Amino acid sequence: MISRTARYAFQILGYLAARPAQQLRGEEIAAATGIPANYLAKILNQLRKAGLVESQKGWGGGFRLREGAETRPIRDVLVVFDGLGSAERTDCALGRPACDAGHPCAMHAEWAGVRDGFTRMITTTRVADLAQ
Amino acid sequence: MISRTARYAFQILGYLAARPAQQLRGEEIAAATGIPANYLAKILNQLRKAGLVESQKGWGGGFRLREGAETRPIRDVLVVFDGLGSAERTDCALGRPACDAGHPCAMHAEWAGVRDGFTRMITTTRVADLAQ
DNA sequence: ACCTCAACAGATAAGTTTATCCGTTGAGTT
DNA sequence: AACTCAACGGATAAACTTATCTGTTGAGGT
Repeated sequence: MISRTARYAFQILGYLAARPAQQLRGEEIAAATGIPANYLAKILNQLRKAGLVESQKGWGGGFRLREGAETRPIRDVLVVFDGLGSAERTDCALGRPACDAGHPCAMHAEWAGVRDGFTRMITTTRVADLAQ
Repeated sequence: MISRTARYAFQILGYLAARPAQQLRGEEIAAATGIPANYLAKILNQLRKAGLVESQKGWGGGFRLREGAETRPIRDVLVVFDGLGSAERTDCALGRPACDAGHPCAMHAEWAGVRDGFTRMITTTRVADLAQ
């Protein structure tokens, strides 16, 4: 539902959101969050390419939240790491290819409810909310 | 949330539940469900060890639902394939180790709601309900 | 007894996710 | 210009999930 990588990304963004307009080194974020430093570097790179984070190289460099990123729903983050299908869930809990309102599986309604709650969660929660 | 293997198991049990007191060959179930035959054999073996299915070898052999298995909640199936943690979810959506009512993360309440809906689904749905 | 059938069991492989390693680039300092 | 710092990028590895392959066991038919 939420990959470990995506959860890392949430934590990282939360750490940045809590320290706006500061240049934070990857090493520092790794130490603070407990995320493996080298892996965290990859994640931050993807966040940069996705336009959520800005970076600066060299002495005094580091990462910071990009302007306007605080208001982005965390759904945008999930899409980056877990793909579109993870955010726009329409799958069947049994894995049946054709499961819809017309031919529902045993869990169709309840599963749809669970998914809706999830969708609501990731669309209403914004990056700024992750600040700890 | 639900591994592919567990979904396979749901489908298999549904197929068996729809044909009670019949001896069904693995090959037949695989053909009907589209699940890879050799992988399906493994799954059925685990279901047997978990006491959900009975089997018979040789000519005329096959699988059938075990007595009383129809009333088992599908939570029991999920535990077999995805582990206890998958059924008794208490994890944090952000992956933070200490996230509780006292120190909730941004999504704590909503995520708890999603999890509760899921728990409810897998405890109220029984194997018999999977029959297609 | 012998043969066939289908479940059983272990080993191996493919694919995906997570994590590590190492050299390069570019920015700032001295 | 030389040096250091930290982000960048590609390659590699470890771990887990999913899938395949091969031979064995046991039950029934001939």
